Amino acid sequence: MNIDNVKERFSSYLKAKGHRITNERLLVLESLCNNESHIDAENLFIKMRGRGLKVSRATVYNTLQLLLQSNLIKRSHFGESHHHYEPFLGGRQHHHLVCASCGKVVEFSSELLNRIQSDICDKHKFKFTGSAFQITGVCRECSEGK
Amino acid sequence: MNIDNVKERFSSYLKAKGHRITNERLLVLESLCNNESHIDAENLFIKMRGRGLKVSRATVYNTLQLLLQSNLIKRSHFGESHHHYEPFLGGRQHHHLVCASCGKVVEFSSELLNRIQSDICDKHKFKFTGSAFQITGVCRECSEGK
DNA sequence: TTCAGTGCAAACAATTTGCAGTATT
DNA sequence: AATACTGCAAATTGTTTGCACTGAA
Repeated sequence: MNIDNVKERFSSYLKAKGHRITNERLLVLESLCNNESHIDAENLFIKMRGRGLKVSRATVYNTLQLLLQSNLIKRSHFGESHHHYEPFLGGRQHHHLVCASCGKVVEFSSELLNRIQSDICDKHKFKFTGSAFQITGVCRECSEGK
Repeated sequence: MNIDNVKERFSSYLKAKGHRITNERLLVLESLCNNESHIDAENLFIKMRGRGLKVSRATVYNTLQLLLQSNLIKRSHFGESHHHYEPFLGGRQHHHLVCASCGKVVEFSSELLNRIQSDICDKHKFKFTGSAFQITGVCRECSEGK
């Protein structure tokens, strides 16, 4: 899954919804994809500015909304008060195991979990659109270090 | 699990941690337990005020923190920007299925899910402390109504 | 009697909004 | 050419903090 393909998908989404395809929007997507792992809106903004890109905070937030709606990115929420965003690249679902002590985030995925969530949706007659599973614990280093 | 028992547990926790047992703290816990389903801090505050209880927003927030630490309540985070709190009454774990369209929240639990989460923790050498699984979808009424 | 906890208002952080200017369609 | 999108700063929302006062230990 390369960046052009992703941009292409976002452009199609925008067009389909009657939104304009602007450079700023594609830049936000590109910057998010260039980022390894999760990032929050403010830091994405700072990072983009640092790379000399001329975008405003408002556009970053606006674009993240559109990206969420287009299902190209995922939003998570760890202990803090802000959100974290990450591209959904392979379309591969994953979830997070977060250390309550040092904040380290480990990604995991489970076929069985996927099955459970579709069962739950079926049972309650919901059409699945997404999920976020977050397990909190204390990692080995933190348990031992203390 | 009745309210006095829960208050008792909170009191023990406070004592154990060297915190004082104040009327305001017990009132916050009681009000949260009286509430059916989830509520956010602001509305809990308003509700308490409405019932003539003299507490401040600061105390509500402070107490919710203590309640979280004591594992007597659970904090969730749906689409909105604020948190929702709910008592952990039976100690029974449950998760949420949220309708992306109308916001309806259905609770569910799964023994298998519990097993998966402890496997994940074992595998990554984390000591489990809690989890939040949230599935988003569109409920039947919303899919059909549209 | 002490000092942790309280209420209040002010501060703060994350996000949204209003508006005048800019650029996609 | 029209108007959706942008940047900016101001507004809003959710939460935390500072401080003088109060009450649990």
